[in-house]
Amino acid sequence: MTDVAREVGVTAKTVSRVLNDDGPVAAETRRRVMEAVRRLGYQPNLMARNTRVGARDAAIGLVVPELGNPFFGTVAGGVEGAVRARGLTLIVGSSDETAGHEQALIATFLARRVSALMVVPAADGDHRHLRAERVAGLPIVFLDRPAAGLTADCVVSANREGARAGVAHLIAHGHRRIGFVGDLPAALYTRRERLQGYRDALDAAGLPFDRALVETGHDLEAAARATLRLLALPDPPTALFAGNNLASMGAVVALTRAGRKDVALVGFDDLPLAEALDPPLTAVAQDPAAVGAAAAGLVLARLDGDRSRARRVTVPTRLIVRGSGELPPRTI
Amino acid sequence: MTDVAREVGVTAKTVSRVLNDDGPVAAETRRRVMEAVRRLGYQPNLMARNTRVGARDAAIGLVVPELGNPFFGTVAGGVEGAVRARGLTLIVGSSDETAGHEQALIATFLARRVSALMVVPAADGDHRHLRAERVAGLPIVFLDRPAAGLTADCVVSANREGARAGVAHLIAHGHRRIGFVGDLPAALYTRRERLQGYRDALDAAGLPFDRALVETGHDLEAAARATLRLLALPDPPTALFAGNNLASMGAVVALTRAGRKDVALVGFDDLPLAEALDPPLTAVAQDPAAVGAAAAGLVLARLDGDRSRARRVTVPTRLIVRGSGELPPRTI
DNA sequence: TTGACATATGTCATCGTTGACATCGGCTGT
DNA sequence: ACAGCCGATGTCAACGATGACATATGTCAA
Repeated sequence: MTDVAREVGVTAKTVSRVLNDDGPVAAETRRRVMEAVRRLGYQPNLMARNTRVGARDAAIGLVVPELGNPFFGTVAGGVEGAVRARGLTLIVGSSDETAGHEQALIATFLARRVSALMVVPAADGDHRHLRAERVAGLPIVFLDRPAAGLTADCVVSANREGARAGVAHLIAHGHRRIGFVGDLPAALYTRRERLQGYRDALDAAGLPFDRALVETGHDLEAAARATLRLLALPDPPTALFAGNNLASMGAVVALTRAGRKDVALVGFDDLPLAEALDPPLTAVAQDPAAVGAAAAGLVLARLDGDRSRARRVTVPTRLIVRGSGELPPRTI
Repeated sequence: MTDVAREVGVTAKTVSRVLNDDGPVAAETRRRVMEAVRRLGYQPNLMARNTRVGARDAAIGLVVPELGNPFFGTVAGGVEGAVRARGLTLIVGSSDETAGHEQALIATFLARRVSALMVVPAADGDHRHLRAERVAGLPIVFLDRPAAGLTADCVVSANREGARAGVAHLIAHGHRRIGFVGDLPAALYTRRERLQGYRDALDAAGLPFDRALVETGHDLEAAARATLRLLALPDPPTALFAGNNLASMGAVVALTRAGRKDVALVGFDDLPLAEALDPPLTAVAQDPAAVGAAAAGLVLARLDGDRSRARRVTVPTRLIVRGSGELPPRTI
């Protein structure tokens, strides 16, 4: 910046004024500064700008469990769009679903003095350590899953209600033994909520809850094995409810491998190829981009000075009926 | 930091020494400093650290076209793993496949003084403006697609060879009219390479190249429409080659909707549900995580002082035979 | 005993940028 | 014609951290 100033014959302060549209600058000076900036290829140093007291970086930190999972990718995309419109930069990091990595990422984001923090908490995360930051006024919003040990803004899908609707759909088609293929770990918020929705639907229909019908797998192959275990039970389910996108894919793959096109299936989370499957997959569709956008909206409101108390936003889900959920129960 | 120092009764410099393991510090002082750090919840300000001349931020900037596309998500995951092991932070931004957004992102990364830049270039990007940075020694690596107008490190998949193998597979099963469903825009590097591989295979078999058999769509639905256009030709193809993951999904969806299980299909890029489709999808599998990891490896080598000239790394692809590519040609 | 050296800590300046305040002409209104 | 003001620019300090160099205390060999 000093170089640019020297080139034009003014002080760094004047250059700063030009670049920030701050204070009066003669049109001619402005022109010459701009020209020198271009000629020298000068780029302001954002790091230095932010050393001044209390200054915050024009970046927002987002922590997701896995970058490779399209669900979180789409969430991040939703956040990015909303945030970019405000001239803020989104910094994304992946916690690998590990509390340790999550804390490390949050620490580097804080050290960078991001102006807000958005977190999809790892299953075993703990966010009490963020209380001080929250009190200090840093906007913190949790996505997809609420914070552990901290009252904070939060945007989640209608997990319980969505799962209830999906399972009720199976019950309405005559099923009485319905398997649940869920996420690992069992303590994961989304899994607990969806399992609760599953139980709600059973209760409403007067059906018993059978712990043996709940199986678990944390990736596609594990979910496929979980599905096969359910099918191998002495009194197997005639329908399955899959608790997330990987579980859905695992269940589809397992049913295909086992040649069991007669088992009804409803998945939580829609899949791009849902309609191309045989039978086409009935799904409880989430709207991950909307979750991201809603969270970004909350953050921006907080940045604009909204000091109201922590809010929880629930993004609705939608049951998409395609065929796999309407198969009649068939005893083997 | 001054607060911590005052608390312990030393200078900021001593605290700095403790935190950076730099220079000799008495064990007792170190202990008291650490304790004060913990008690006050002090966190070093990374921004300030980087104001000193030539200092670089311990972050690497990664630009991808779309966060929501699982291909790029997986690439980013591969990068992140390799980079984290070195204590570097990965900053990801999405260019929305737009040259303007891409430039803006790169500019903010540079302003943040990232220690390296990794870019999946937007289709219409231009990277001449990065020449100065490259000369100045900033490691810059391009992923999935090479830079435009700049000689730089680059990691790509074996697009041409992979496509050739996929199309040759269809030819080996008797197909003579093979449609190509590709990406938009036509200028996109990966599309050009894969189309070239398609032509290579035709040439090798002495088959003519028919421009009418090349169709295009930039998302799943557009690819589905492109597929239907091919099937509606007067002399339609008996097999299809899809040029990327979205095109594959679009083709699968279109064939399903049209009830055309007799059309052979090979997709570039494997899909998680490939084996659950009917017929199961034969695919040329890329290894996106390996692309990311290889690029990260290049960056780390450059950071370690490797000044050799720009390298191009090609990550091999693998043909996975499952059924859809082995259907015999059937005239309608 | 002394000087050479190591250890432990402090002092000062600096990075690039921007707030707070100062300066210096010229213009306006009376 | 002069006070008062505004526009244009400059001066200075400060942000938080760390390199370069200085100082103070202790240790040991000659």
